[in-house]
Amino acid sequence: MPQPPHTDSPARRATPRERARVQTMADIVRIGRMELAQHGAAALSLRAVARELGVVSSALYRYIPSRDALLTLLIEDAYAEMGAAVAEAEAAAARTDYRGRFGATARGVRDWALREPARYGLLYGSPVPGYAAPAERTTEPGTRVIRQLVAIVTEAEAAGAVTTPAAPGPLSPALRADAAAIRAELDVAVSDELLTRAVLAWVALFGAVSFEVFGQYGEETFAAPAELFEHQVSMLASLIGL
Amino acid sequence: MPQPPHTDSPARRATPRERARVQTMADIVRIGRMELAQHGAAALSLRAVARELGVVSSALYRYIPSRDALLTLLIEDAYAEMGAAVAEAEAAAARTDYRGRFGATARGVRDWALREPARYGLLYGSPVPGYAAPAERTTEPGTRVIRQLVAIVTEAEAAGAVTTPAAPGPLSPALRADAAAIRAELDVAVSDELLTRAVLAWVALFGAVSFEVFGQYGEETFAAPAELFEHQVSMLASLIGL
DNA sequence: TGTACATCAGTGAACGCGCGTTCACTGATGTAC
DNA sequence: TGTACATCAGTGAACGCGCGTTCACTGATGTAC
Repeated sequence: MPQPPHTDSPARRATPRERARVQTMADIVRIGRMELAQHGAAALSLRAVARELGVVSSALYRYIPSRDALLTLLIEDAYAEMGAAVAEAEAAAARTDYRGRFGATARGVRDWALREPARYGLLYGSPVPGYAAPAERTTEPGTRVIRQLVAIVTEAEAAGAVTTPAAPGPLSPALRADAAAIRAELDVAVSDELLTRAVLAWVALFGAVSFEVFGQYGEETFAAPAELFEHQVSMLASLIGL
Repeated sequence: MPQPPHTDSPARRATPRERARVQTMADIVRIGRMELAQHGAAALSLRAVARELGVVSSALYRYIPSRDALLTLLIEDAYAEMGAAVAEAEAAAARTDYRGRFGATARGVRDWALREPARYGLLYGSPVPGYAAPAERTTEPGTRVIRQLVAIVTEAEAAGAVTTPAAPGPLSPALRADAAAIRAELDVAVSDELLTRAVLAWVALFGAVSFEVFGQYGEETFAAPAELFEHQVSMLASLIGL
């Protein structure tokens, strides 16, 4: 493995060759995004990316070691873009408007998913056959939305702004243990009950978005999908107690 | 198009050739199921099915007109099997135990999905690239679960067994119109509010199942996924008011 | 500053593979008289 | 019951396609002295 020279002096000017490499790498991801949007993850083809890039297919191997590596890159890219969009949406709400922050987060997810259905499908749809995402690179970015939700409910609880509905039953010891593990991992102080409800809101949110993006609602059943979603978000916010 | 002879006398004995055809057709679906389970929908290959069937690939065209037709067949097959499993699970609960019927339905979905992850992904995951399911053949079977849920809440409401939580806000006119259309299509008498909550429970249920089947929870986050699901189902039942 | 060498991006040919679908054919099965 | 013909399942070869990946190569760019 040849190392790039002088990595210890980051301030020096990049050579034209280095700048070209960065640019090409970015082009590959950009083209990959477009291919993904047009043909879906299972049909992602290195040769198609190379064609679009205006280069012979073998040239791509100077940049990525395999097709799977490109898929991984695109998954990271999609998580990053979606995470940024959702964080930005949430940041626009007043800090103490917890219900508003929850709604903004949910709307951020839906808006991005409708804008980028194929990339959403790559992240939240059926797994790509023959491809297993490397956990160490895709697990963390996959938790950004739930992290954001947990942050909201934690702050709301600390502020006394949560009125959790009566629980249908006590949490089992196993669930409390899981909750404790998550709390430790995310480094937050939130009650088991509220955390469990936040998780339900999280899966329900993605269920609603997936049904809409993947066409499970049927073609003409819901004439007003945006309003339906708003109402669902509203019910979920109440479920959490915001 | 040659017609099978004597279709007006259905009671006559089937010829060996006819019986062989029915058998082969069933074999094709059975093998298609296995291929689906092993390699996923996008990788479903007519040639692989033919190989497994012990026949040359072109022979399949005596039975199905194209690969897409086989996919459609397998989608119908999967919906039918899942619908049957869910209906059977629900039928085991006492008729007036509405909460139990809801839970049995939810468990039925989850159990089938975990048993048949690839086929579940075919129905509820990202769309197969290049394939569009013919609506007239896949829409109706895709509504069986929500039909069952709506039947449960309708009966519960009629029996006065529903205590709907306070709504977070009134339903918009557009949503009421959608609810009315669904009510007409399913031919049931159920309130707008309850129907809307049933739809939320429906999408939340599939959100939870999809996260578990597609691995969105992460590898080790939830040590007790079955208990988590049970608790979620319980919260959803309360959300509906059962 | 100039020169010799090393590094690297991109080429083009090739390998081996699997795919969906068409088509003329053969031989067995079924039907009409 | 026997015979002539029609129907049909399955064959095997072929078409044209696209794929991921390897490899020896060329020529431009960068680096050390």
